[in-house]
Amino acid sequence: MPTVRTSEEPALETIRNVPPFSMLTEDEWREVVRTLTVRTYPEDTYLFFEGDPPSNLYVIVQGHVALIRHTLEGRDVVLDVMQPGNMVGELAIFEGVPYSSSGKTLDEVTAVVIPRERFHQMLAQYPRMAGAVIFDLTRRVRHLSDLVQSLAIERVERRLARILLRLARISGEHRDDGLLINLPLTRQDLADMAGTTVETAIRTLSRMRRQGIVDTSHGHLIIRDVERLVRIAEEGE
Amino acid sequence: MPTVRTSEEPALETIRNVPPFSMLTEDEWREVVRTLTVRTYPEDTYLFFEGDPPSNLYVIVQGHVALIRHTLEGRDVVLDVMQPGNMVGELAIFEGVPYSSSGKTLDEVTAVVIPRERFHQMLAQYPRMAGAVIFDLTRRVRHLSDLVQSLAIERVERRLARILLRLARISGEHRDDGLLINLPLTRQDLADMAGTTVETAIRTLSRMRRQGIVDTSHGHLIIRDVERLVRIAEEGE
DNA sequence: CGTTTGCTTGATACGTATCAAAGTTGGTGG
DNA sequence: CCACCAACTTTGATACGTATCAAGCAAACG
Repeated sequence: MPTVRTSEEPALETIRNVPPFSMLTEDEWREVVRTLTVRTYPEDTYLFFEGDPPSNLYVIVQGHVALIRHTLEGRDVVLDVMQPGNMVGELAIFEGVPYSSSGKTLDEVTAVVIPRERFHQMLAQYPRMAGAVIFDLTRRVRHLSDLVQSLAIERVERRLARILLRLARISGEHRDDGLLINLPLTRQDLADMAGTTVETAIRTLSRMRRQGIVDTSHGHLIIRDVERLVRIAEEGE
Repeated sequence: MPTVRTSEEPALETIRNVPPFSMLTEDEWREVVRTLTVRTYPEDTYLFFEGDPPSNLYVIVQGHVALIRHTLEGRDVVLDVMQPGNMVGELAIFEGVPYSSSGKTLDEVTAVVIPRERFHQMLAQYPRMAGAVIFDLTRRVRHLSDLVQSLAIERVERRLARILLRLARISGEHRDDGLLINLPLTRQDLADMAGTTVETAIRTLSRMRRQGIVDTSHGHLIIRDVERLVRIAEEGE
């Protein structure tokens, strides 16, 4: 499994205002930035695999990373989708244990790569950065709590509706004919996010297409009737 | 909804070694302890309700608290079960938003009650305490991730097996005839943890009883065949 | 151009929710 | 001490949602 592919470095200035770096003073920032590495990864690349020893923490600058659990039976579950400003790999880095999920790029991703030791140094030196870590963790707890509730009591259609709306929030682009979800997701990806099978995801999506709620032509995924989708997500239709 | 019921204070010394207080030096501890409040709550009491404005953070000293999400349709989902050493209410306290879940005592609970403002002061004054917060949050993320995976791909029997084993780990007591789960849980509680209905939870438990895996007589819940239960939890039987 | 990969639809089986009803238990007050 | 009530538990019948298995189709790719 090929993973890393470094391209030329984007201006480091772009991360100046991204947590946890935004917590630093100008002087601290100048000191820290000298040792930072920024990398760009192509779409559909694994930053790390579930079970790998903890090596780096990643701060996403651009693009999106899916956190995925794999099962012995060959099914995948998407735990979360991370976007610019989010950290990836924190758990493993903090506890010094193997990654508990894989990190897969959904599109082209630019990220600050911080080796485990280096990150611990930084935290010790600039304790204010802990706030950014806590902030990111609370976001994850909140999202996972929502997901647990959704999986526990909602049917696939409602779960899918939630997911589409969230993806639109994360990476939506307004078009004249609706809200385009700007990520190259397969039906399998959506199924893994909704905790269902490809077939069911397809059937559910097809029904939505027939009802004019979404448009799936040309490999695009466009939400045409946001209100209707919200109604399904909130009230189960 | 009645909530708080103060009883006499247990010796504050008992929390000296509980995170986040264990991060403090002896001097800091002496300073902090003067302003701490310890309370004891009876079984089946709500420390706070989902939607309440964030008032306190609780550090559990004794007993267990279930974090519960309520739905409009009247169903509950148990997100996590907290035990001594865990913090409850962190999210709301940190972000200054309403509690995103209710905290219900499962048995008699003793907890340190820290008002929101006071906790922020403490964090500012003793930044090392942030480490304990991060530690607790990572534990929650890990647990919720496990739960998401379980709900997404496993059947009720397997989920219930996991839950029983976890409850035994949290509050198990070795008996000559097995492992007693030392919590007064109703079938509904178990159903809410497994993301299923009472009836299904009962049916699944009854099957386990008939197979000699558990013993449910006298209102007790005893695991008689741990190995078998582990096999169900890990391999789906 | 054949091969792979992803998408789609259909038929069927199975797990679980739902609805209904009866049994059990613990507590309360007469 | 018994009768009653409320809350919890249990079992059964049935309906429904989703997984599974199978097969065909389209588009991308070397």
